[in-house]
Amino acid sequence: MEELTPRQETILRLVVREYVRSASPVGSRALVEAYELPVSSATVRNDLARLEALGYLSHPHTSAGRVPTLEGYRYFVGRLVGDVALPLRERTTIAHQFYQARRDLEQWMPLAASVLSQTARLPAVVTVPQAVEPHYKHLQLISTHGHTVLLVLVAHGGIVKQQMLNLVEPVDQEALGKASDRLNQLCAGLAADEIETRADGLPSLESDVARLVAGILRDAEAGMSGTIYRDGLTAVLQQPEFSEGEKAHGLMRIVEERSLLKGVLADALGPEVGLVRVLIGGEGRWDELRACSLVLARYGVSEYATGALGVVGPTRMSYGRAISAVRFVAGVLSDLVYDSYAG
Amino acid sequence: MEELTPRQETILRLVVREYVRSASPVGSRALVEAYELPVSSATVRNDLARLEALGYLSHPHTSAGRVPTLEGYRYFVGRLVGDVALPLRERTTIAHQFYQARRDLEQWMPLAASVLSQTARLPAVVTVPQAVEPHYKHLQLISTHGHTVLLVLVAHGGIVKQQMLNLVEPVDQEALGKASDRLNQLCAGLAADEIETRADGLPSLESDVARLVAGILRDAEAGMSGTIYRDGLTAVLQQPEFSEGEKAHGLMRIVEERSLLKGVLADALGPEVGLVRVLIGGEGRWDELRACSLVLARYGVSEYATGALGVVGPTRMSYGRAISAVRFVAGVLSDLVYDSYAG
DNA sequence: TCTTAGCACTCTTGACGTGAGAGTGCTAAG
DNA sequence: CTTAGCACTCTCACGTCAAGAGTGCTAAGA
Repeated sequence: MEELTPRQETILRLVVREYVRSASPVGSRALVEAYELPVSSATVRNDLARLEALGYLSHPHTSAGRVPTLEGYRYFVGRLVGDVALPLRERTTIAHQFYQARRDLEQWMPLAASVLSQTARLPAVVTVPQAVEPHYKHLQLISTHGHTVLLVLVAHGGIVKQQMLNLVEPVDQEALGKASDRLNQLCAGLAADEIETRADGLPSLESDVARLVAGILRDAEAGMSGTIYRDGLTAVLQQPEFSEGEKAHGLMRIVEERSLLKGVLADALGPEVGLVRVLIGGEGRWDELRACSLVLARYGVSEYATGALGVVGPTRMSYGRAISAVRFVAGVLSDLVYDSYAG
Repeated sequence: MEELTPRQETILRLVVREYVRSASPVGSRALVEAYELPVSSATVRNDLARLEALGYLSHPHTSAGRVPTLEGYRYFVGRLVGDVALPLRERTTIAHQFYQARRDLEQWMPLAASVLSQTARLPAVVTVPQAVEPHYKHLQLISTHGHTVLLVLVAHGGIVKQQMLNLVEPVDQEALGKASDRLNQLCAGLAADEIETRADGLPSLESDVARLVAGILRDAEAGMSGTIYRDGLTAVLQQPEFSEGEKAHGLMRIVEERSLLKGVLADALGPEVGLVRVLIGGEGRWDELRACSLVLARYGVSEYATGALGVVGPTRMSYGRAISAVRFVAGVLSDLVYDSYAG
């Protein structure tokens, strides 16, 4: 495949930009007029035909303008989006919002989703950071009533997990406290496997709790467990491509269906942090995403804990804005995770 | 306003049922044929005209069938929906799902939302139970690194809150443990106000933490803080009324916009548990809900902690199914809350 | 008094045809 | 390589028209 001439690249860029703006096929004359190109519409037509032959543009029908193909968007994203940074104003606003929130994952996650969706003007998803290999830090058993006990487990990096459990016979708070203390001494800093090995030698209560703790730590590791925060789902419903409802349904399904989303995130993102990945039209791997694009990134600290975040939208989206929003919010969250996990 | 004759009630019920099923205005002949009424279409027409005069039905245009008005739906819900219980099969499936889940709010809430939306076949929302007046139960301060400390607070009823905090100067784990112990002795069973009063006499670290704890307890009480779980947003997008996108946007906004939803829940539901409330077309109080209906209930234990749950849909929804689904899931959650909070 | 058959009337809906407009591709000249 | 000109194609908006659905009314029957 031959190179594009600089003018052809410009034209491709302008077609994408104009189509993203107007949502209707863009013609040669409109292009020349809107961007005051120094060539005539006939010249543009030749280039458009060339771009179409190369598979970057397509024709809804004979007498309509051009529309970018998936390949066209990919070329655009790969070589033509300028590396737009978020305006300083937006950056400080975002930073300020995080600064004001309580220092707590449960505050940060929905805030991140909200900020991301508002900045990108698209539906956003954020997953909770998952420890790469969570380690035991602290355990507390708290008697609530009768046989019921509340278990609160703190893992390294500030992950807090809680669970109710029923004992076969009541145990008083003092005994629970002793059991907690012993496990805390015995298991500090260990991962799930090691805790399980040591569980065997312990008295019944402690052994049960230890096994439970190992299970919780393993769950936390599995990655399939983390909550997903979403926001801005409505942001996209006014878009003309979703006027029919059928397409809207497709996009919503992606955002809503946990397993699908988890699968895509796991497949598309490697372990490295900070790299923004753009999936256009499912990339042939996901049929459900054929009409959508995703802009994703992993955030966090590679060796300790990472999560994923991103926006979902129609293929006709403002990739520049989406990419810079995702990159910036991922950076902010990475900093927050770093602060929490450094210990 | 006069009474409806029994036949008029039947006809109103059938119009609602048929319109909910077919989504298009229902005419006299169709009604007679579909339900094999023992009267002629002309008779039905007379009754339809009467129902229209009373404001229960309306006419999109001269030669179309009838459509229920908001008043019509209200009459239907108030007097004509049979008290349909969920089939045993569905009830056991639901109970089983809750039984299988881990005993933990973070598992129950999304499960409840998912189950509710699947049972009612509508978007569902569930709020976390909020303690009526949360009481201090247990505190743990855990050093992570340097100046940063993780605070884990357990309130009565199994509510666990966590927060990071920065100290002006580093404090080692031992000192943190001592501070936790002292506060645990001093504050056990107290509410926010009392904790704050006692904070004054304490050394700096403990005093600061106590004040923070009071703040967290107050936040937990405020009701505006609780997370909202949602599910099944896409369930409704195929419905013909949302083919245009504009209406879909309205409904989605209700489900997504925290403050709006919180406001409606707070206004519409009293403190009592278990009563199912049906809001049709915003009831004149909420303009945003003009095209929607909500079926809501409060669950939990009145004196200890309650949350809200419900489904949102177009006014043309299956109220019978929605009401029984909401009632049943509210019951299940109430039981779970009762088990957790009894201590 | 209530019910019903019959009928005229109204309004929507889809099909069809038409003209304007937009945009293309091609050709030939600069 | 660029550009003006032109024929060609296709959509879209508009108007017309007939079919169909459903109503309201009237008058007769139970």
